[in-house]
Formats: sequence, C-alpha cells, structure tokens
Amino acid sequence: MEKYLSQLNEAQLAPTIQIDGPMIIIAGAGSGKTRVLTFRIAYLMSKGIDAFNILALTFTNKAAKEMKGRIADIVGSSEAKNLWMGTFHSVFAKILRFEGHHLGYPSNFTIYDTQDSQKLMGSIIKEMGLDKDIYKTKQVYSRISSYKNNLVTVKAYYKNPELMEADAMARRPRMGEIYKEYVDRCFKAGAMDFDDLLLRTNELLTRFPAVLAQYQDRFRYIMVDEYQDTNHSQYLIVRALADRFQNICVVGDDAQSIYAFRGANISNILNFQKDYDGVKMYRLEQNYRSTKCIVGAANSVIEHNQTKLDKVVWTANDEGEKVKVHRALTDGDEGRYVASTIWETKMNEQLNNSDFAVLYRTNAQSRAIEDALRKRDIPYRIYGGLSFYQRKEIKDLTAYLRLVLNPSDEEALKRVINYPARGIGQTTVDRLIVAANTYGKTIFEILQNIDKVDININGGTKNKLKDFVTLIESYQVMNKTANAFDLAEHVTKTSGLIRELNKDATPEGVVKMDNVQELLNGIKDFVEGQIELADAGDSLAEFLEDIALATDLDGDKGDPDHVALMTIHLAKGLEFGHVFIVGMEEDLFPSGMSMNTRSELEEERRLFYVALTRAEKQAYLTYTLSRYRWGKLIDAEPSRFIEEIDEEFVNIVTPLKQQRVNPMLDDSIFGDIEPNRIRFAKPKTAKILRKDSKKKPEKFQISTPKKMKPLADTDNSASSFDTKLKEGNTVNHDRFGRGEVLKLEGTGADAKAEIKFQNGDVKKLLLRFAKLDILRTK
DNA sequence: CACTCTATATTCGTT
DNA sequence: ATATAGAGTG
Repeated sequence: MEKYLSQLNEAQLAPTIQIDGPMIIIAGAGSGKTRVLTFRIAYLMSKGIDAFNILALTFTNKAAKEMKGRIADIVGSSEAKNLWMGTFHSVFAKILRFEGHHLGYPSNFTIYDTQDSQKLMGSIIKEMGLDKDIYKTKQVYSRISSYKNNLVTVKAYYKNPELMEADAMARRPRMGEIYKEYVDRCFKAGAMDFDDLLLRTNELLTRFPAVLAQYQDRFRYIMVDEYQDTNHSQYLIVRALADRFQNICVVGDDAQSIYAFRGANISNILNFQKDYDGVKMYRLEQNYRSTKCIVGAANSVIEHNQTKLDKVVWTANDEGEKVKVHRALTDGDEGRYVASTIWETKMNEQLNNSDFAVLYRTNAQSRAIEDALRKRDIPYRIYGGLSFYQRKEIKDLTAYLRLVLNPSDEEALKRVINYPARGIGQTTVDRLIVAANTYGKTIFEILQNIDKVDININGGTKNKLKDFVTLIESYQVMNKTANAFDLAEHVTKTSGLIRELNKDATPEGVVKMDNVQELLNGIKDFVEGQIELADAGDSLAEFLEDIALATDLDGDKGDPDHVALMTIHLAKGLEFGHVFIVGMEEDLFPSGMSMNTRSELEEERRLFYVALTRAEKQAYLTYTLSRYRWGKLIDAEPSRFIEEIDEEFVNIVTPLKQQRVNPMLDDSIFGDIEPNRIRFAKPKTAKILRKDSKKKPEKFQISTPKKMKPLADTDNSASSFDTKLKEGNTVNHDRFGRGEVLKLEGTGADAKAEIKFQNGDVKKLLLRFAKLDILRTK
C-alpha cells in the first residue's frame, strides 16, 4: 500500500487516507480523481474494512468496470470481487431483484429502456384518443421522467397544484391521467423503467425501515463518483444509506456538470457541506493531463459562468501549443481539414491514430468526419450513437427472451406477437389491449384464455394467437433446463427470425444477420463466463439485466489503434493527445435549444470546458461558414465560446469575422480553401478555381468525390511532387497556411521542402506526407 | 391483414 | 438526409 500512496501528491493523499466521516473532493479536470478514488478504496481495505461494506457508485458502467479493474490490480481480484461497485441503476436494480417483492414486483421484473417506455407512452396517448401533436410522446415521456426523478409520484402529482397548473398551461391537462395509466401499465407488465429503478429504491427505503437498516448496515462506506451529475432521486438514496454511519465520500467537479437536462442537480454538489455535519472538503487543483495553454484556455472559458465553486486548476506541464481555431467552408471541408491534419500530424510526429479524437455536439455531425477519414484510410471508430442493444433486430430477439422470462412484459409481447409476420394485425392487438384492461389481466393471460374471454376476434386469428402462446410456452419449458445460449439459438431458429432476416439480401440485411450472430456470441460468452461462478443463477435473467443497463457492447473489438469519434458527453472522463472539437458554431454549440436561459447556456459552456480539457497536447476548434442541416445548406457563424477563450491561449488561424465575398476576389481566403477543386462558398455559387482546368466549367456544380484530385493517400508517390514542385513556388498547407518554397532536397520518398510560411515560420516538410497545393508557379 | 407509398417530423445529450 | 407513421391498395 505504501508504494501506492507515495504516488500521490499532498492534496491527493489527504482525502485518500481519511477513512471516516463525510467528505467531498472537488476534483478539477485531469487532477487524478480516479486515482484517489481507487487508492482510497484499496486503502480502506488495507485498513481491515471488509469489501462487503463498501459501496462505490459511478455514473457509467465503463467507469465502474475500469475502477474495479484498477482496484483488482492493487488488492487482488478475489478481494475486489466483493466490492459493490456500479452505476446507481445497476446496483439498485440488483437490490430491487431481492427486495422488490415488498413493493409488489416480481424478482424477474423487466427493465424498460427508453424505447420501450416511449412506445408504451405513445400507445397510451393513442388509446386515450389525445391529440398526438399536443401530447408529443417524447415530451410527455421526459416530463414524466422528471416527475419521477423528483419523487413526484402520481399521488404527489395530484396534490401539487403548481405542476398540474403548469401542464394545463402547456395545453396538456391530462398529463396526470397519462402518468397514472403509464405507471399502472408498467406495474402490470412487471416492468420498471430507468427512473423506477431509483424511484422504487427510494420507496423501498422509505416505506420499509427494516430494509433500510439492513442496507445501511451493509454499506458502511459509501463513495459516489461524478456527484455533480446525480439527480434528486439518487441524492436521496445516498442520503438514506449514508445516514447511519455518515461515512460518505463524494467526488465531483461542478465545472463538469453536463447532465442537468436529464435531471442532474448541480446544487447536490454545491450544497453537500450543508447536508452532513463536519464535512471535510478537499480540492484537487493540479492538472496532470494538459499543457498550460489548454488549462489556461479552459479556465478562461469557465470564468464566464456565474454558478461555480472556487477552484483554480493549474498545471506544472509545458506551455504547449495554443488552441488552434480553423475556419472551414462547409462540414465536408471541415472533415477534410480534420482528416488531413490528423494524417500529417501523425506522420510528422510519429503518433498513433488513437492519439486523436474528434468531438462533436451532436451525433449527426459524425457523418462528414467519417467520410473524410475513410477517404484517407484513417481507421476510426464511432462511439455511442445507436447502441447495439437498441437496434431493431437485437431488440426483436431479446424481446422473445424477455417474454420467456416475464410473459407480462407488454412491450416485448407487442414487439414480437406479429414479428415475423404471422397474421396478427394491429386491430387484433388493439382488441387484446382493451380486453386486458377490462379484465384487469395482462395481455398474455388474455391470450392463454382466449376462448374464455368475450372478445371480437375471429376463429382463424384465435388459432394464430394460440399458436403464438404455445410457441412462447415451449420456450419457457426449455428455459427450465437449457442455458441462455441454447435457448436463444433455439428461439432464433424456431421463431422465424432467421428466416425473416435471410429474406433480406441487402447489405443492411446482412449486417442485421451479423448483429444477431454477434448477440448470440455475446450470450455464449456470458454463459461460459458464468459456468465458473459457483453462485450462478438463472443465466437468461442475468444476461437480460446486463444488457438492459448496458449502453454498448463492451470491449473494443477490432484494431485498437483508431481515431475516436464521439459526442462531448461521451468523452467525459477520457483523454487524448490531440482533440478536435468540430462544429464550433452558434446554434449548434451552444445548441440552439440551450440558449434561452443562462443556466442552460452555462451548461453548454461547461460542456465546452469538458471538451477542451480532454486534450493533453493540442486542441483544435473548427467551425464552418455553412453546414448541411436538415438536408439543407444553411449559413453558420462562429460560436461565442471561441471568443471567450483568453487570446493568450488561442491561435485564430483565420479571422472570425469574415465578410461573405466571392472567394475569387478575396485573396486571404486562400488560407483555407484548396485550389484545384471545384468549390462552393454558398449554395449556387460554385466556381472552378483553376483556370487551366480541362474540365468544362459547369456552373452550379457541387463537387463530388470522383471529381476531386486524388487525396494524398492515393497520391503519395512523392514523384508527383518531385516533378511539380519548384523552388520559389507559392504553396498552401492545410495547417500552416501559405508559404514560399525556399529549397528542395532529397528525392523519392525522402524528398523534403523547406518552406517559409506567412507567419514567418520556416519548416522542413517531408513531401511524402505534407499535403501541399501549388498556388503559384514562378 | 400485408405491403407499398407518401407525408411528416426530426436532429442535444444517456442510465 | 433519414426514419417513422399513416394512408391507400391489393
């Protein structure tokens, strides 16, 4: 243990070795917070505290997994196994499996994901005959979600005139009814949504003091990571559990609170000191990750926020390069800049692909970046987006499995009752739902007793329904003896799923097939992993729980050396040598939907802070003059955040204020457009820039890949430069701008050029790598 | 009831 | 640009 503690600085050591009492650690970006957390847990264990008595709550599965791995490295995996570590949702889902019966839930309750919840919400709105333009499913869902996260139950809602008034004002006077029906239906289906996992835990701990006492006694030492992102519901759970021993250690950074939109309450961290007696506060302010320029830039940005705790992040690292700001014409151009900069930096500085990340505000932005990287054969991986488990083909298969385990699961049933098509249409399903509601039974129970209920369904359809019931029941029988993998494989074959997918020979169809196969492999891995566990229970149940709370297939498959593409939200907690933050434009970042109130804008700013502080060595910001959105090219202007960076730390390569002019007349714009290409600055102003082009100047033509000159990766035969480039030529370089060739040396792959750039820098570049455009020959 | 075509909305982020 | 929902047709 000593050798680990000696790795900590003074500020880190103090909280690490404080065992008892309430404490808060305010940890700036890159200040070694995870290290403190892991070492502290290891330290507690080294002082004789039983791993069984330690609970560590994280924000993502990944964080939990990583931390557990690191602790296992220190204390050994057999010891680490006994720790309770995971997300709020996963830990309390487990507890609810044990204790849910107090609340009337079966232990095999289903977890509805957002998709399931929204579908149910949508059908309720439809059943109630409400106007779907006023009661928009998503809005209703998020409204109800926020009720739940604030512990506003249906009962509480009806006792709260203000909430009801607010909904009525929003022309949704029947919110309460929807809420009630939604809760009833979930309950009847034996299902909890994400918010229920927390809300019901609160209910459990409040209504059953003996249960509370049991878990208070068990979790004597509680740690919460990313405390700034906890919502009210989570906050109350922590308070209840920590109330007895008060050994509560929370870690967070108010400057990185970026989840208020989903109910996170920043005041949880701001007010922690008021919640417990004798709170010790620690600050980790030394950043080990980034250069002085990056830390300085990030600090100057966050300075614009009013709501924040006192904290000065500093670093002893090198000065580093200034944050570079680049203007692009369009999103496609932006992508090409990113790709070419990565390509050159990688070659010039001998870096790996994995040293680079491209961060964006919205998933939709990934496309242009992807295209550009693919054209240069730069390996990349997109993180996030549609999760593996949310894909249709995967949800279809898991719906069958869910139904086997919990036939009350309404959403799973509706999903597969007629998929693959077996002649059971919407009308029939609607009638079944009505019957279920009238009889107070689940749909599956109605199906099982289809001959005994009074329902307007013809004999032929009834037979089809009976066949369906028989099919599911046969799976249930099989589940008693077979493991999850054998069952899943059997289901794909016998339900007709395989046949359905085989019919689809399109590339997308093939991918779907592969995905199903991958899911089966995943189940197989899971089952095999479980065989080793002595206490392995129902493998199907545990697998389904795992994936219900998983965001994506864990573990990086394929080449680990890739450029990472992800949203800024997803990048929290990660670090990369070189970080591109693209789409630095008003209405995009900050998002147009978050500019109405100061607090929303401040959250966007914290998001920018998070993005900047991901970079170790170099951060690049890019924005475009026009960008495709909703299928149309629209004008854009630089984000206000660019100007909020102290000029001392930023290098604005191209001036922000740019009057829109014909590129042909504006010499200065040659800094960032590449001649030789057909370009457009605004819609319908495409110009052929090179006069000696043999191509017919087709007016209004938009550049297409095949008309562009080959990119460097297909044209790196150096010889092409040998012959073309001459001393005295004026050239343009994507990053360094315009310059004059002073000297050429070497031949073939070794050919170099010494170039004096406009800013005065003289650089020697390997022509093999440097992508130069000749602007003028002498 | 199944399939195809068209209209419409959707694009902020995640457990 | 893309996905979904709804209408219309067989």
